[in-house]
Amino acid sequence: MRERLTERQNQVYEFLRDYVRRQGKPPTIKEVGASLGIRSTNGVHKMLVVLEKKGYITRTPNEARGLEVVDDLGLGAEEAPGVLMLKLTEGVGRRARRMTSETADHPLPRSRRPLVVDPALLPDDVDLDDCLGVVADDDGMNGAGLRKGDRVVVEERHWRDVPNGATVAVIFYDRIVVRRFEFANGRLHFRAADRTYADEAVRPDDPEFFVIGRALAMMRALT
Amino acid sequence: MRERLTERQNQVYEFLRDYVRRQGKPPTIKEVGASLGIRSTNGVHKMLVVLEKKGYITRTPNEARGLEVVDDLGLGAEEAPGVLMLKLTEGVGRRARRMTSETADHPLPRSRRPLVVDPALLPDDVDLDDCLGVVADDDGMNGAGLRKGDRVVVEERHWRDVPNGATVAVIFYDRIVVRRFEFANGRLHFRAADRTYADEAVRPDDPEFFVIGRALAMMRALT
DNA sequence: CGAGCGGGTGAAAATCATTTCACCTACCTT
DNA sequence: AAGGTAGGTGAAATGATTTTCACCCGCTCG
Repeated sequence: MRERLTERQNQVYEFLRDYVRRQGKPPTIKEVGASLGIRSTNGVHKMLVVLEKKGYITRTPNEARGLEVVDDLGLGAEEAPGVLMLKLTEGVGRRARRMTSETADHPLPRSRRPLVVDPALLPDDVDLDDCLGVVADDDGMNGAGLRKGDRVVVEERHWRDVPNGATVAVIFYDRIVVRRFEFANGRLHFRAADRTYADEAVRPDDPEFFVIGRALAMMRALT
Repeated sequence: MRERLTERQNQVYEFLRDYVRRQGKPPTIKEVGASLGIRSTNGVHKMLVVLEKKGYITRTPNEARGLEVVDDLGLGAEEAPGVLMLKLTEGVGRRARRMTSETADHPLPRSRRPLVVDPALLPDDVDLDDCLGVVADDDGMNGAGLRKGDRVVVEERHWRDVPNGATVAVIFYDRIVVRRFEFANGRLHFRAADRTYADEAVRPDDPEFFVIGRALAMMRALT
């Protein structure tokens, strides 16, 4: 087992991994610094030295972008650079739902079926590791061009971290739906984009509602 | 179709592709030269300029290893089992040109990147080699949950092979749009799913209309 | 033939990137 | 209180890389 990383070190590590996945090549020291708010190249440099010593990356001295993220062979998603493969969750069973609402920060049950996603569809600031795929269970966002059965890429987030006005995937009773989110007056508001669906306003602790996270992208088979 | 490469240029191109696949990052100019027996960095440099002009790579000025191979996944090349990578056509006759943006967060232009598609979204009977990606240029199918800017996977077909009632991608004058297709009375009928867009009925030989093929799937970044 | 193109050489200019040096500031711990 | 560790700042040194400049060769083609 590799030596544990500190919080900050992990931020650097995650940035590296993410950058490589997105750009297909390692970042320069300056780019790392710019992204993490480290103004001195030396600050980054020392961080990299530590990461190397702890075995998370390998470096080639005096080489531009001379670093490589060591594969963590853990959670096995086999993916080519530029391709994101997500676990796809279809529907929520009663059992699973109880689990999630009881322990709010437990991950959702994930099926084996992967969803292949183009990372270029996602914003640059999302953590690819926090993403999962779900299937919209109703037509509540018809007005926004999102229909029942559409696959939706979701970035898992606590509702507190979701900005007002964002589009979110939510567990409503026993189904996963997409809504526009707003937090006001101590309540979570979920607004549909279709008149035939009622808006909802619930207390944060309502066990029948659970915000999975931001909806980032969607895809659908036509016909 | 990209301009043809000379023998030598192709050697360079193949080296680049190979290097990226193996090393996970682009080579430096010197490395290219060393491998192909070109002693002057300038020799390589000029070669790269040509490759860029012909559309085989993209380069970022003054950046170490600042090049990206534009994969020639002819139509429908599969990068990995279960992953379909398509050429993405954005607009017709329009040339997406150099973006001046130099954000530290994402220094690379990704305009030429291919579209990654989950083949599970497509019907089983389509020939993946006939597929390509386009971007819908208007909101004519809003009523069907398909909006302007959505990426659409199209199976290339002659209109004669498209069944009535199918959803197709069509070139309308200078834009690519999606419509419902029907052939009747010697005319091609294109029906929008939005009241504000007029239906069209044209003769098969009308040069302003060209059926690309069946629209099979779509995907969209949510806000 | 002379012009243009594909491919090169070599070396010098400009950048860009990595390293190193000297110090600094919180913490935490003995 | 003293010392270590994590995480920094800034500037300067040293390489690495990309660009530009000047010029060369063989080939094809009007």
